[in-house]
Amino acid sequence: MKMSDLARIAGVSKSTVSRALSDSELVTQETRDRIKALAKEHGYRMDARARNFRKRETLTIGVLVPIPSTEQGELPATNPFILEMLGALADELEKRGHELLFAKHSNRAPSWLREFTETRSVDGVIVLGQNIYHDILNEIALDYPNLVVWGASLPDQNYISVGSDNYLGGKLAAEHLISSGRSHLGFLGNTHCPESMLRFEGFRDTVLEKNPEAEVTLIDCPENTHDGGFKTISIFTQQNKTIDGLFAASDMLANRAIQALRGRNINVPDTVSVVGYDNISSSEFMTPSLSSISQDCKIAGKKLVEKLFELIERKATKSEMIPTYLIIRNSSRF
Amino acid sequence: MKMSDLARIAGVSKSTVSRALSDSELVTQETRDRIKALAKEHGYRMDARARNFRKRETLTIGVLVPIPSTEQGELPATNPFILEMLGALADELEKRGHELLFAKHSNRAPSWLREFTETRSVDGVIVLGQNIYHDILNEIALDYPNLVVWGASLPDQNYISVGSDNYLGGKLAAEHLISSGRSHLGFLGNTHCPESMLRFEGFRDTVLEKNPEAEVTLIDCPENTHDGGFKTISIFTQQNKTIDGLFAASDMLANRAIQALRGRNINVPDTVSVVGYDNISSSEFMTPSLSSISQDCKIAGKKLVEKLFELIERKATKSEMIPTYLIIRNSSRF
DNA sequence: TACAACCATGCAACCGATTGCAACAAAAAT
DNA sequence: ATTTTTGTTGCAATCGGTTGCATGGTTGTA
Repeated sequence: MKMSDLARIAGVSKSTVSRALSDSELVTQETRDRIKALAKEHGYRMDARARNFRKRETLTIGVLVPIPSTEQGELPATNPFILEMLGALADELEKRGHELLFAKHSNRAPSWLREFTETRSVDGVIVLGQNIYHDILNEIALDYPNLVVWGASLPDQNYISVGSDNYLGGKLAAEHLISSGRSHLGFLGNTHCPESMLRFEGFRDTVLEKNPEAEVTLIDCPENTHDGGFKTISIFTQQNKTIDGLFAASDMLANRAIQALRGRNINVPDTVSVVGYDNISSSEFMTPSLSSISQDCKIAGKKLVEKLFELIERKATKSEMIPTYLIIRNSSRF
Repeated sequence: MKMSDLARIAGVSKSTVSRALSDSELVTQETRDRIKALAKEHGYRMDARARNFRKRETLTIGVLVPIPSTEQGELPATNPFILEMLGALADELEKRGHELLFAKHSNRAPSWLREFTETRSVDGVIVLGQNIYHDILNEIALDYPNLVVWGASLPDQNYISVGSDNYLGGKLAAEHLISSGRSHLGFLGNTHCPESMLRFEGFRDTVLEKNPEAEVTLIDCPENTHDGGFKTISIFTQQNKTIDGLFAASDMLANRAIQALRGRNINVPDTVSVVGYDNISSSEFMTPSLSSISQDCKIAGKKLVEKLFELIERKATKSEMIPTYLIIRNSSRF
């Protein structure tokens, strides 16, 4: 059943059917209603492929998610924050009548992004986490306008980004730990990731500003996997390095770090206070409940989609940071 | 830059370009190489929309995920298992050159699935979790063949499903708890969800078979949210009902249940042994580490995609259960 | 040399919708 | 009564590839 069939049934041309179904003012309200009724009655559904082709759009937004491949036999870092964000994005896109094409970083090609942008199979792209791809994104943004990125706002960036205020997040964590009387502090995160580094800088700067005698150790965690945080902290404590406060670049890492500390009989929060980042919904239910820097993914999703559509409609936009605040729970209660 | 442009540059017709780019035997190897080189040189990318339209396919599979909407202001149940599965599906689909269209249950319409199937915007659909939609799925399967479902295998179903052996999972949990000397047992899960119910049945049947004097209480948890498990168990214990073993329909629920028990100073595993379901990758790192029924989502993803393509290619297939086994960790160690 | 067989390529129709423009009818203005 | 205006509808081109069939050139065989 195609549009011309429906047109024959209705006794009009397919132009009229097309216009009626898209609520064009050019067609009488009466005719519109009649044709819509016939469409429903005969179960007509427009072929999305044909429509997309002719209108030169897809009503689809690509969302690129940094889940490592499961191929290497290693556990993927299924950061729940990503899934929460994905849900929020799906809600926002649905409001605008767009679909969500899910893609993950793959080992297929270094040019994953080009796949989408150049084959015109999506109308725009949202990248969740600039990760280590800042340079690639910057280059692509030069000739592909419809791109927004969840992540840090960097000085030299050509693309629009939305993210929490990573530096402020670090600052808040620092103020909290320092005012809890902690002075031997550690930061756990991936130093190759700009978001992490900004969090670290805000943390370090504030710690040293509030208490010049405090120490800040940067604990690099190159693998962003489940094991990563656990192993890194295990090794760290094995080396008899001691800390009394830890700020982790994600709640997932914080959680693993706490497990590792517990494994060495180090009490949290008494011996080491821990603060995470993301405020994933399970943080509240961890043992101990996890203090965290909150970045609301409903707001984030809304902003990301809003800005992407501004770009698609060729309106002016700029990068933005969403509210960032500390939530204190038991892992840093004193 | 379109195909006819490239054809002009190469001095051939667009038919030849089309055939060359799709590695058709009808074109000399030499010409093929030459055209491919020119395509790369001039940065030609085929318009996916035009191709999809003409070939009457989309190279896209819709994956329908049961994440509740975030609109009601309530925290969504971001079951990490879903994200792990999504990653696995993306890997498998990528191998077959297909994209993954992500969709979540929405409040938009009760007819979410028809959207996909009837507009021909995907080549097939994978539904993650039949949930409470068994009847709808059964009806849709009658006229839409390319549908596979992750979930329970039910006697009257028209659609192909892949899932763990839910009854066996329940049985394994029961055997384990009974042999640990537990006899006042609870099952925590949503009674409207067929998967949960099969787990419960396997659990109950086995408990009563092994120890006719044991008790099994079905604790219904209608909301599959973060709070759901917590509240349900809190209320349950408040009513002075006592159990010494708990089997939860998901690791997420088990985790929340443990928090609730802990909130009432009930020790896990000493006073109550707990077993979950899914073996999500964080179970290993919970406090205490969580015993769980494992269903490998890499295998699951592979099977789901395999069967979906068999359907698409009109080959015979049937539903299948994947290996299901118990992993014992500290939450039920005695 | 003539004819068949084969191979590589081009022509043109086609997929199913959208849309600029023209055509026509009815209503309004002259 | 004629012209202008207004409002609906249809015609036909178009989007960018794919593919059945025809064509023309080359090689092999009689």
